[in-house]
Amino acid sequence: MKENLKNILENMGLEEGVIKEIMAIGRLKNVKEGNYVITPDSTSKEIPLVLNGLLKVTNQDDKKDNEVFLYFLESGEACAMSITCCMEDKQNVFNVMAEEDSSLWMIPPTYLDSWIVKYPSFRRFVFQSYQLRFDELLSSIESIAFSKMDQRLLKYLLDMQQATGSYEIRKTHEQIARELNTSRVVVSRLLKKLEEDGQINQKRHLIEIL
DNA sequence: ACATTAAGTGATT
DNA sequence: AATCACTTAATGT
Repeated sequence: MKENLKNILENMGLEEGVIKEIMAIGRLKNVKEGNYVITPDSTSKEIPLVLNGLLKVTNQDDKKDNEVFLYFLESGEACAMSITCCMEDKQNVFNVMAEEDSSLWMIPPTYLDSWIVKYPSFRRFVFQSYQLRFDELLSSIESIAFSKMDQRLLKYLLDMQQATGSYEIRKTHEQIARELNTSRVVVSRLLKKLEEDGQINQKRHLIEIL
């Protein structure tokens, strides 16, 4: 376990000193698929760093009946939003939910400021995180604003494939429809088309990308 | 065997 | 692309 964590921190390009500090101060947290790590309006006192699994970051409307997918957090990535929230002691804005069973390293923000000053590698990591999230946000906005449903669905499937590393997506049409803010009927129809075009295979609860 | 949930489809807006 | 109304298929009890 400790070795796994150390490997991940090293692969993130962090230097020895900050790796030791992060390992010493953090704690392990396991989350089951479907459970929330962060909900909006809460103030989190720890920053989640993904060790294994996959987290999904979304934005909900006030009534909570609609949500917009923003981006995934994969192994070796930390939640950029909660970094700012923790440092400024602000409330969270986004939802973060476990898309798969995941293990996280929860880091208290106590020494965040000093790490940024002391360790160039850590500073770089933080800025790179922001850059990455920014790009992904842009890509999501583009898709929502300019793409038709069929394109959005295709992007959704490919994003899923990329994030999970699996060509099999275990979701119902209903779930996908909610993530794309459309109706199940539309998703069913479009998936049917993709199936006829030989781009996917479908079984109940399962979509296979070819 | 029956009930429930997921997925497919035509027609309408 | 959304909604309705209905059918068919797959699954749980």
